[in-house]
Amino acid sequence: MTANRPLRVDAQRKREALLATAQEVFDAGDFFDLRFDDFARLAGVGAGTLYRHFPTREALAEAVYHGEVAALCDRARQLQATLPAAEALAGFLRDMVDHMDAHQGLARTLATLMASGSSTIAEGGRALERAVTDLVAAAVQDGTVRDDVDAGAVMMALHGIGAAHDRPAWRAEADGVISLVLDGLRRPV
Amino acid sequence: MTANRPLRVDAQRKREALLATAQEVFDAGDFFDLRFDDFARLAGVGAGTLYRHFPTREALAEAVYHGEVAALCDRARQLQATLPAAEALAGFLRDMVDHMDAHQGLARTLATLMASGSSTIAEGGRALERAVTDLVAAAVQDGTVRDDVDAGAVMMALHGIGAAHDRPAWRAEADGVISLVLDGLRRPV
DNA sequence: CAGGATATGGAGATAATCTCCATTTGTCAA
DNA sequence: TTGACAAATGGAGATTATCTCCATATCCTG
Repeated sequence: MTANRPLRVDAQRKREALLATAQEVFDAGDFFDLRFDDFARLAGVGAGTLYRHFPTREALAEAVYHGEVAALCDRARQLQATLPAAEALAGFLRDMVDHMDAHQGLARTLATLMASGSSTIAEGGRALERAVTDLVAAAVQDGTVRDDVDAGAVMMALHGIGAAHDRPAWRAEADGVISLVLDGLRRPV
Repeated sequence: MTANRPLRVDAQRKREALLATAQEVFDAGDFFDLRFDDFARLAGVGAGTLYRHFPTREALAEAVYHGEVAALCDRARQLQATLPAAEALAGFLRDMVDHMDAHQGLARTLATLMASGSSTIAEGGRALERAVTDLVAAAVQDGTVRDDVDAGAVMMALHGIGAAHDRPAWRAEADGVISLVLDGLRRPV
C-alpha cells in the first residue's frame, strides 16, 4: 500500500517546519482560528508546499495529535510496569488531567477534532483506549475494580474533561470527575 | 439594555422559517457541512435576511440549542417535583442519554459548539448546569449522595458522552458512564 | 557532473462568506 | 381608508479564504 519512497531531505525539512509551527499554534489554542495559508507563511513555506504535505487542516492537526497520543501511551505502559494495577490506573487518569492542564490548546483542539468525526483521530483514540483498557483489565484481574464496566466509559469521562476545558473551575471539576470514576469503579463489597 | 421593539410580523415569520430549517439540519447532523448561504435558500429567504437574523453560523446553532436546553431543564424540574431526590437525579441523567440518542445530530453539534468556546452556549450550559446542581443538592440534602463532589463534575461526564457520540458502542458505554457516576456519587458508608 | 525525478513558491482560479441598498412590506396616526 | 414613515427584504457583487497549477529550483543517482 503505502510504498512511500523516502522523502527528499528538503521535503523532510519543510514538513518538520510545518509540524513545529502547527505544534505551537496548537498548544496556544489558535489552531482553528488561523487562516490555513498563514501556517505556510509562519513556517516559511509556500502554500503549495503546505497543501502537498497536509491536504487539509484536519490532516495537519492529526499529525500533531499523533505525537501527543504516542507520548501518553508510553506513559501508561510505564506506570503499568512499575505500580500495582489500581495505582497505575489512578495515576494515569490524573496524569491525563495534568497533561490537558499543561497543554491549554490541546483540550480544545481535541474536542474539535472529536466533533469532526475524523477517522485518524479515531485511530489515535483507539491507541489511547487500548492503553486504558489494559490498565482497567489489570485492575479487574487483581480484584480492585469491578468487572462489569467497559473501559470505553472511562474514555468518555476523559473526553468530557477535554471538551469542557474552558470552564472556570476546570481543574477542580476535572479532579472531581476522576474521583467519581475511580470510586464508581471500586469493586462493591 | 436589549430594548428590542417587537419584530414586525413578516420578520418573525422569516426568523421562524430559518429556525425550523436549522432545527432539521441540526438533527440530521449536517449543520456544519452545509454552505451557510444555503440555509437561506432552503428556508426560502434571501442571504441578507439570514445574516440580519443570525450574523454567524454559531449564532444560528445557539438559537436552536436554546430550545433544546429549555426542554431539558423543564424535564429536570418535572422529575424533581415528582420523585425522591436520588431517583430524580438518576432519571435525569438517563433521560439526557436518551435525548442524545434520539437526536443523532445534537451530540455532534454540541461538541462542535463546545469546542468553539461560544459564550451563549456557555450560558445555555449554565442553565442546564443549574438544573443538575439542584438535583444533586437535593440528593445531598436527603443524604443519598456524598457532599464533596461538585455538580460540575457530573456536567463534564455528560459532555464526554456527547463528545464521543460517534463511537460504535456509544449507547452501552454511555450507560456505563452514568452507572459509574451514580455509583461514585453514592454516599460512602 | 549530467540528467531525471522531486519538491518548491506564489500567482491566480475557485468557492465561501458577508455587505449594501433599491425595492417591498407592514404599521399606525389621522 | 389611506398616506407617510419605519422596518425588513433579496440577491448582485465585494471581500476573504481555500486550493490548484506549473515554471523554476533543488536534490539525488549513476
